[in-house]
Amino acid sequence: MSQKAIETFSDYMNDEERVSPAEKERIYFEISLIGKMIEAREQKGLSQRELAEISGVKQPAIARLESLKATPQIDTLFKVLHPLGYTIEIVPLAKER
Amino acid sequence: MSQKAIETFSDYMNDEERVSPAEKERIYFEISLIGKMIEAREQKGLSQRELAEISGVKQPAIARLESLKATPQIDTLFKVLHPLGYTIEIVPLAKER
DNA sequence: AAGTATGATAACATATTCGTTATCATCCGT
DNA sequence: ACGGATGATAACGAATATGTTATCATACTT
Repeated sequence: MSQKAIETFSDYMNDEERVSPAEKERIYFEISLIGKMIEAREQKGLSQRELAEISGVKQPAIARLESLKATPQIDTLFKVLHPLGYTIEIVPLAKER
Repeated sequence: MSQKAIETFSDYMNDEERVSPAEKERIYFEISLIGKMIEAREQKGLSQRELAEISGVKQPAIARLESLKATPQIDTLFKVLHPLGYTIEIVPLAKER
């Protein structure tokens, strides 16, 4: 029997028929941003529950954000980042790393 | 007749009974962030309608954000900022200006 | 005066986030 | 094996953001 091809995430992301270049950039932006948020929490040695305590954002909400099941509002992101010692800034695209 | 005291924005913001220090910081953060968004649009010489065209975010939504009637989600903020040549970054609080 | 562009706003529907509470599977240490 | 901590998830309601369409007042230009 012929095996059905399993589509990879890359296959999907690189299909411009379904994911426009603008969408693609936004998706990678969000993944990178959330990744840094997770790193910041882990570097502080905090659990999701502990961060929930000091940030005011509930643990299920933090879990949803970290697993990319929701796109945060900027005030929520700020509430989570601030006790971790970080904030958000608008920067020129050229300065991107 | 005694005149009723009119409360100013500063009076309200500096009353820690109603606005906690954390809330205060968040509010000023949002005002500053949106201010930079407006500046970026105006520096490009774009109207809200033109920015709506190229960003995909509707003009009423942009007006609501710029007048602080709504707190954007990070994907909406990204959609608006990207065609203006800007993006968002997580930065340490110490680096804040 | 007439026409055009602008930002703001209204009203409503839809979509999404977040709170709340509870539970689950897994891992780790005892 | 037990208990504790962890991240993930479920279900539901409440709150909020955004889309959609239309309109308004104002400013500007001709």
